[in-house]
Amino acid sequence: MPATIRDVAKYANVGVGTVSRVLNNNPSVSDETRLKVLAAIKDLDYHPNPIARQLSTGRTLTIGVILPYLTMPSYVERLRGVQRALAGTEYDLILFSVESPAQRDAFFEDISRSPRADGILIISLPPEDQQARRLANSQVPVVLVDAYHPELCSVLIDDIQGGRMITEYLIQLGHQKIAFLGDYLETPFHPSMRYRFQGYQEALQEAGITYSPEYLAEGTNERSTARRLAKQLLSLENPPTAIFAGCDTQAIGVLDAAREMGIRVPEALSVIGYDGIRDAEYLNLTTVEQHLFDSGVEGVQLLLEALDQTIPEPRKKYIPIELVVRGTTAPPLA
Amino acid sequence: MPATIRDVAKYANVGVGTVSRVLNNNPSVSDETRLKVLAAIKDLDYHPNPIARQLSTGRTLTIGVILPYLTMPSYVERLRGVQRALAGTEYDLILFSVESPAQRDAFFEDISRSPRADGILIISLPPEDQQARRLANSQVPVVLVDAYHPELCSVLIDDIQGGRMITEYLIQLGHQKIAFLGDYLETPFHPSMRYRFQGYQEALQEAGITYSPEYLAEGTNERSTARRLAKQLLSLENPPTAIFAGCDTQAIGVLDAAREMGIRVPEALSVIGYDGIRDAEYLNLTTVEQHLFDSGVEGVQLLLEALDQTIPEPRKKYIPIELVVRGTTAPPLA
DNA sequence: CTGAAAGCGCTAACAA
DNA sequence: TTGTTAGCGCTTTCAG
Repeated sequence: MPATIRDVAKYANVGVGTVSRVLNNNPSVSDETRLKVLAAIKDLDYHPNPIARQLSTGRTLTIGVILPYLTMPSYVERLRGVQRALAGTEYDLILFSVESPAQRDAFFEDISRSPRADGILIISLPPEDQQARRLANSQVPVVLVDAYHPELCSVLIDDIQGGRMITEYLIQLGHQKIAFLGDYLETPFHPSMRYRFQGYQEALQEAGITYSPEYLAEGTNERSTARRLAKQLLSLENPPTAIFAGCDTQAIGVLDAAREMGIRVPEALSVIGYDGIRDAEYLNLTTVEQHLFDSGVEGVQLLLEALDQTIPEPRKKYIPIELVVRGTTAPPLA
Repeated sequence: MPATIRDVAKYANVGVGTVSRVLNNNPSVSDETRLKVLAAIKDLDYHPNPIARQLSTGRTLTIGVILPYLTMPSYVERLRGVQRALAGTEYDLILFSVESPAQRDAFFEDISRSPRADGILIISLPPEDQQARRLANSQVPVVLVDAYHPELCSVLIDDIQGGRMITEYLIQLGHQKIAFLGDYLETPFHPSMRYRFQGYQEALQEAGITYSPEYLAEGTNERSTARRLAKQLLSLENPPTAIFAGCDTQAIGVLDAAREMGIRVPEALSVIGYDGIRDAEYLNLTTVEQHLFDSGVEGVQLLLEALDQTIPEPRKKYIPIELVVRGTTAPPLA
C-alpha cells in the first residue's frame, strides 16, 4: 500500500495542507517545516497520486492525440514531432489510434466531453461539420494537424500548391504527357489527394496542356496497387513520359512497375512522389518534402497557446513545402 | 459546465448510487428506473468523468508504454503491435518517450509507484538491477519487450541465435571472409548487438574459421556511418566477401558504399541485415525478420494476463526469428 | 431494488 | 505560517 498525503502529514506532525503546499512549492512554508515534510516524504517513499491531483485541480496534464492507425510513415513522422514538442513540457501524451471511421466518430464524440485530456491534437482526420462544432464548443482546446475545418485551429499543408509545384517542374523539364496516380479521389475521408490533383490540373491548364482522363489512375494507397496501375498507364498506346504519384509509397510502386517492364528511370520515365518519407531518400526519389515532423511540433505549439489563453479563436498555420529533386526525374527523351 | 452524476440523479429523481449502477450495468436496477436514468443521461448529454472513476476504483484503464524516442523503425513497429493488441481491450495507451538515460531512469523511478497506469510495458530499455527490483516490487505489473531481466516478465528475441543463423547461412553459401558491422559493442544501453556478435563468433568458431578483428567495424547506428565503415572494410588488403550488418539501416549504408565503390551486390559482395524493417523489402535486402509487430502484441498479452492474476511470476517468451533470403546474398565469386 | 453516506487522495479556501 | 475542512465526481457498502 503506497503512502498517502495523510501518512506523510501524520509522520511529519503537520496538516495535509502543509504537505500539499510543500509538494506544490508554495512559498508560504517555513524552511523548518518544509525540511521536516521533505524528510517524511523521503522516509515513506511517498509519491503523490496524479489521479487524485487531477480530480482536484481539474487538469490532467495530458494531451490526447488522435490519429489513424500507425501504418503510414507520415503519421509516425508527425507523431514524432508532437512527441518532441511535448517533451519539454509538463504534459504527457495519450494516444488514441483510429482503425475505422466508426472508431474515429466515437473518439470525437467522447473526447470532446470527458476531461481525459487538457487538449486534443487530431492528426490527419478531418472532422465532419457537426463533429467540428462539438469539438469547438467543448471545454478542451482542439488543434487539427493535416486537416482543416473553419471552426478549429489547424496546421496544414497547401496540397494544391504542392500539386502545382510538381506539375510545373515536370512541365519545365519538357514533359507534356504527365500522368497522375493517386488514391481514390472521391473518398470523403481525407481530401489532400484531391487537392494535389487539383494543383496538377491547374498547372496543366496554365501551361496550355489538355488534361487527359486516361492519364488519371486511382487506387488504394498500396505499393502493389500502384505498381499495377502504373503498368496500365505505361501500357497505353500513348504512354506518359512522367508520372506524378500521390504519395511516396505509390511512387515506389511505380518504380517497381518500371523496373519490371524494363523502362529506365529517369531516362525513359520520370517519377515523382509526395511526402518526403525516409524511403524516398533511400531510393533517390524526387519528391515534395512536407516537413511532417514540423507539422507535429507546430500543432503542439498551437495547442499550448490555446491552453494558455481563454480565447481559442480558430487559427491556421501553413507548413511550407519543398520540392526535393533527386534521381528519378529528367527531361523526356525528346 | 458538463453535467455530473448528481445532475443526472436529480433530473431523474433517483439517487446517485442508482445512476452509477446503471452506468456500470449493475443488474439490480429495475427496468423502469433504468429507462428513466438512461433518458436523463441522454437529455443532459452526460458523460461520466473518467478521472473521478479512476480515483474511486483505483483502476486507470490505461497502459503505460515506455520506449526510446521513435527514431528507429523497429520501435515504431513494436509500438504498432502494442497498439493493435490494446485496441480490442478497455485500456488506453499513454506513451512515455525516453530521450536520454536520465529520463529513462526518471520514468522507471516514478512510474513504478504512481498509479498513472494499471500496467507498464517497457520496450527496448533494459532496466538496471536496482530499477528492476523496484519495478518488480511495485504495485503495477511490468513487462519488458526486447529487453531482459530475471526478475521481470519479458518478451524477447534470441539475438545470439540470430547472429548464428546469419553467419551459418553465409558460411553455407561458401563465404569464409565474413565481416561484422554493427553498433559499438561496449555500450551498456542495449546488449542485443553484443549478442548478435556473439552468435557470429560462435558460428565462425564452429565452422573452424578464425575470427579476424580487422573484420569487425563498430560505429553509431546511422546509414552514413555504416557507409563509411563499409568502405574501410572493403578497402582492406584482404576484403571480406560478405558483410553481416547489425541492423537493416546499417546494411543500407553498406549497400551505399558498395554502389559508390562499384562493387556489385550480390555477385562481388553479399550483404545481410537484421530487423526486417520495411525498407529491407524495398531494397530487396536479405535479412533476419524479427517479427517486431508480434513482439508488441505478445507483450500486451503477457501484461493483460498479469493484470488478471495476482501472481505475476516472471515469465519469458521468445519470439521466433526467421531468415529472409532476398537479393543481396549469393555464393562468393570463387 | 434503491437512497444515503462514506470514502478514493489531493487541492484550496478559510480560519486561526 | 499553519491546520482544518469542504469539495472534485464517482463507486460502493450499508440500511432499508
